[in-house]
Amino acid sequence: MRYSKMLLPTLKESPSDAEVVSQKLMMRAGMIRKVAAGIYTLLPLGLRAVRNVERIIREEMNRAGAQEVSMPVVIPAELWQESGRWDEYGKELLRLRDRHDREFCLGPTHEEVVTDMVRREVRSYRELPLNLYQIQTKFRDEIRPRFGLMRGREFVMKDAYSFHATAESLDAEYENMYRAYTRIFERCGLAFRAVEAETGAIGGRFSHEFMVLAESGEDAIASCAKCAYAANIERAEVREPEALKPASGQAVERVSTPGMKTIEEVSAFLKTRPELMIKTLIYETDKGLVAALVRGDHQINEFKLKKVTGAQWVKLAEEAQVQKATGAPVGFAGPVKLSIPIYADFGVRNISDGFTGANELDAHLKHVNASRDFHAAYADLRNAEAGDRCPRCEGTFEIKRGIEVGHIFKLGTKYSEAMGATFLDEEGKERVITMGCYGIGVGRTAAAAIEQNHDEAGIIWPRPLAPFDCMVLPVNVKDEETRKAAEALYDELRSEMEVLLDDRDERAGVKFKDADLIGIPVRVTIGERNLKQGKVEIKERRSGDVRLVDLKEAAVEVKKSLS
RNA sequence: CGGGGCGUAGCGCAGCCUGGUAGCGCAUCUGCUUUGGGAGCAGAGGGCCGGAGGUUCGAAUCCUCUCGCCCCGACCA
Repeated sequence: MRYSKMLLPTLKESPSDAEVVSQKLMMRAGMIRKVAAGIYTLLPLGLRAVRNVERIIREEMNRAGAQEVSMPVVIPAELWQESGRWDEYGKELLRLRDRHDREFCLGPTHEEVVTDMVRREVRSYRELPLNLYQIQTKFRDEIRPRFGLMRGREFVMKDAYSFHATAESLDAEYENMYRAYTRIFERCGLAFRAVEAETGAIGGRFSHEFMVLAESGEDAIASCAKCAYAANIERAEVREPEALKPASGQAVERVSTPGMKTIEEVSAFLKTRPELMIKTLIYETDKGLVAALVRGDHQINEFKLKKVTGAQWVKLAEEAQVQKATGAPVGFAGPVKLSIPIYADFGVRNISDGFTGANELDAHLKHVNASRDFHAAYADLRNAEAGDRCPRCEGTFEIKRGIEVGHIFKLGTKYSEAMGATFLDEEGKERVITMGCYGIGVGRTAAAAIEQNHDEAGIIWPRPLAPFDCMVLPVNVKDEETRKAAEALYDELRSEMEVLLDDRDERAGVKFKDADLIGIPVRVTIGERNLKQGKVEIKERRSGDVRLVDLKEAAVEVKKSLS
């Protein structure tokens, strides 16, 4: 490709609304342009990178035995009504009507469509297992789209759905997909971890998220420094702490704490530490109000709370309900003499001579001991933190941030049952198909690659994703010798790789800056001075290494740099 | 959905408080000079100041409504 013919509008400054590096660099490198909130156009350079991600995904999915299909973006409401999600999914589902006033939605995911197809076409266990995937545009009307391609409303996703006669078959396919995903992200040149994740209401023993490690990641993951255990912080198991420390035996005492509501205020006022405070949160659930206790320096985890209480949903109680349950305004709740069910994190059991709210305005209690002064059901209720002990070994947790680029999980029979997707087994008995589903955010993967591979000057593409493998940069196209050498090298390389020839009549500095910005792995610079010696310069974007080689050897040297 | 902020040339911004008919840098176009890390000089083009309504002799500027965008939170699994 000739730079002079390419729509590649680079920017010196990043747009003011760009927040994360990948978004800034994709804008500046002329890869994407925003059309509306969370909706982008991919320009030629951006599309090339995204196509590379897609190519790798296709190759590995096909290799893993999956078959590509293409399902519609516009989906009739009936299918979603059948699965029950038309009412459940909420406002993220963009709904629309056609000219006959029939209802449709833009597909945010395709379980319904694929299940509908399979129930029509698959009759026998002989046709199973089956894994169907597509790479296609999805729409989710996110409340707050941000970070460019990382969290758009319209985005390209690879979604795969597998269908099985037995749970064992699903397990095998899950493993198969796990390996395929590992290969995909390895080939993309990404540093990632597969972590255990929440499955939500969907079931299955566990699911795995594939996280690209990056500061800007929206998810926090806890990983063991010693063993392979890694989990989304929402799910990471926190071990029950060791033996209790002996209590002083002093009786509970009421202390006045006028206007002190937060852990920070109270602990400062009472000259103690947050670790010695029992944070008491009142939650409203479908089973009534409950109290949840965690140590003052810990964070409650609502997923864990939900699981422990067996509730369908939990949410922090309103002011009035707190007043009703505790007899005090928010900020003075405590477990002592509380009449609603109490769930406490293991860490609370460890507190002796602790501090907590007195269920009375402007008052707290001290010398509180869990075992003596109140009764609670103990469980793992908090978010994991750095330094927590690993549940699997003697190591401790590190907390890292990650970008979720892939997610695999076992669906079970949620959709097949609701929609009547069945097959006949060996005995001619009708049974419900068991399903798995496997997603990859395509644009997000490209963005994540930039988050992980850039420097001050711009993008540093991992070679497999690079829009071009090599860039040929004649310093001065008006110089006949330079131009001829560049054209010749361009033609030679072009038969073997994707080459960008910067044939623009621009100053050298401009061309160098653009080259660094768009981050092509190898750059061949052809200038008059070196050319007189029969030499050209090869620069590797990642290492910055520069070497002079014979013009005749240039093509070979480029390939050497790329290998 | 709650709170905050911003819409002025392709991009980044000033002007608004204190009304007088729009400006800076970058980009674009022309010419000359320059040519290995975002050149210099000279000249040029480009804006219904997000939209509608109001106040006023006069509105980018003040008021009301509206649309869009951004940030924080809640939401989402």
